[in-house]
Amino acid sequence: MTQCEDMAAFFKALGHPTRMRIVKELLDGRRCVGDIEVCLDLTQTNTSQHLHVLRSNGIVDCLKEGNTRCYHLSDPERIRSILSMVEDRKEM
Amino acid sequence: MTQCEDMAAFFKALGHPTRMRIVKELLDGRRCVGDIEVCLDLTQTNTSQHLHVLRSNGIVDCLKEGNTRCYHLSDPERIRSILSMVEDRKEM
DNA sequence: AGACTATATTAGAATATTCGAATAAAGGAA
DNA sequence: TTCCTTTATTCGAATATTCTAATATAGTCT
Repeated sequence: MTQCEDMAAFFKALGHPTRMRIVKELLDGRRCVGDIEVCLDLTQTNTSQHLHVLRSNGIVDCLKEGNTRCYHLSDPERIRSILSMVEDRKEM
Repeated sequence: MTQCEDMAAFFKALGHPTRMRIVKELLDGRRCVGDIEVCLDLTQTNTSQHLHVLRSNGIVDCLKEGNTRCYHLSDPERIRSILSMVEDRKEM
């Protein structure tokens, strides 16, 4: 995988409104799947699928906690910086 | 368009290997379509189509110069920062 | 063990993206 | 004006993504 392909895959993973919402939710801290589901009003299946995309691109990671799985950003500060540069891009 | 949708659209525009290569090429300076085409070994149509995606997401802009159109990054320093944060993300 | 809860995976239809081929448009030169 | 060069647009086929419904898996509790 070339570097461009790898970077494009990362951006692509962030390039969906639902995944963007999940990422933003996780900026506030770890969440289990059910919480994300309720809080963003998604179906269980859809939540799980989008989390899979984020996870396989290294954007989130998860820990088993008994019966639930708790997702968190792999590198919250880096994501926060990237997002803030994208958010601000029109205010110039 | 919500903010999440807008940000997702921005990321999605960067989320293709060819567009990533075009953006990286433009980090070195302005290029006309034909130069991008040759330098990245793309067809004319495909180059133009990808430039259209980048342009409609505000990532690049272009100027007519006689017969040619010269593309450049709309905000090179911002793109440079975003890309460098994505490039570096595995070296930690 | 069986029932229950939480999450993941699979399958298939609907939709969107991507690419190449053909064509259009627009500026420059003869 | 006509030809040539450069870039954009349109169309359609191939491919990829997204969503829902159904099912599977795995942990907990009784």
